[in-house]
Amino acid sequence: MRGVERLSAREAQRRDSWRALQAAAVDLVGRRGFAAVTVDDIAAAAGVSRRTFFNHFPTKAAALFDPDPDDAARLSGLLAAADGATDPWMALGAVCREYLTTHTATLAVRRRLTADPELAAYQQDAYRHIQTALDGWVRREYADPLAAALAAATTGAVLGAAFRAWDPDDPPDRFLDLVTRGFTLVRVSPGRAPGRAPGRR
Amino acid sequence: MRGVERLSAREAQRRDSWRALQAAAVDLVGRRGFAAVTVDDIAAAAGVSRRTFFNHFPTKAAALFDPDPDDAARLSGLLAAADGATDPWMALGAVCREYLTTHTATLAVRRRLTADPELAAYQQDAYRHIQTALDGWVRREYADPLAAALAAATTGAVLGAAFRAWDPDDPPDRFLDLVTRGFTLVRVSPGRAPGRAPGRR
DNA sequence: CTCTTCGTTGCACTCAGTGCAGTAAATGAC
DNA sequence: GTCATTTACTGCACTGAGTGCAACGAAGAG
Repeated sequence: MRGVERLSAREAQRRDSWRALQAAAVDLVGRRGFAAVTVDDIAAAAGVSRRTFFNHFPTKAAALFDPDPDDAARLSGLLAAADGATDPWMALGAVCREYLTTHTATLAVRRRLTADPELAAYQQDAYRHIQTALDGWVRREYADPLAAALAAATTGAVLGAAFRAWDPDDPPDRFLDLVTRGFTLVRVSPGRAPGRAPGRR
Repeated sequence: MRGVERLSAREAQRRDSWRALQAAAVDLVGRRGFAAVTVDDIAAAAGVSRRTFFNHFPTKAAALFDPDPDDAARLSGLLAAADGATDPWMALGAVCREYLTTHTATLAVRRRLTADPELAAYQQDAYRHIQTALDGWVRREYADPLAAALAAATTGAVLGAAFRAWDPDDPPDRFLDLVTRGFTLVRVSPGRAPGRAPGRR
């Protein structure tokens, strides 16, 4: 925790560029819209070269949505802590809520970004890192492969629906409420393991 | 049905180009992979110009997944026939199964396409037309807006999970079975209309 | 036959994304 | 301290997706 860990000058440099680029991207796209901002604009606003942008982000959309490495590690940690849950679906809901509570500051900005219809298309691609983390966990927790795939995909569906249903003018807590309601309105049963004992793990 | 309707020479011309392009796209990408095929390749294989490609499809991925207009109309018809269902979620499942039964011929090809990890990213974008059709229906059938958004998003999640869980070497019926199982493993409750009478419509 | 419509085409352009070579500064070994 | 190595950044050239525009020619309407 407080993972400041004394970073070397190089690490600090790299992190500064990363943050400057993401900040510039969010700012510019928030004001002009996704299509009206070029990678050159973002790089210039961040004070780095165009090539450096692609050293940090694989795509333009990634600059908007890629998680701070600390956050990514935190999600993995939360999921690991939920290993062996008796009710994996509700455990997923709890992990998501917990993960999102620390993001309330950026939620409104990103929600407004997705109001742009052209940007909505990038959401899927954008939150891939969450999907990836979920995929691994869910494969361990659900014996039934179809149920596992369903749980991961449905989690993404619930988060996306709650996100879109949320009015960014409302406080972020409302969004968390929607997530909670979503996880109760939708229910993924654990299924039955084709070759294993049903019910128990 | 048999909607041949005697098309004019122009309509026939346009439809021929459309089909030639989609056939060429599926064929080439199936053999070489998505990234190794350019729009020029597809246009050349279809015997039309590169510019004509973009007159028919907005993106390269669209050439692979955009539905034949007849199919799109059929989906709308199926949904309209399900208006006023007492159990909207199960009605959605039935519509999806019914819609997919006529696509068994192309299912295996498309499933193999998505095995390519770079192509999986395009799936979301690719099946947008289904999402769009669902969005409208679901907004009419679910009084609770969150439940409506959840139903549409979750339907996509179920179809996607079943599709990925399906082994394309197995007969297409197995895929339909997975869809059926998916719609029972996952359950979206109709929720409660914030301002209306609960339960009844 | 004449005028309009429209599918198609070629051309020029912007921009996303990649490969490669080079610079300069931070790092580590001695 | 010096020297070799690493590495963040940079510039340049290139491929390919997607768009705007003007033009050609055949189909359709009168």
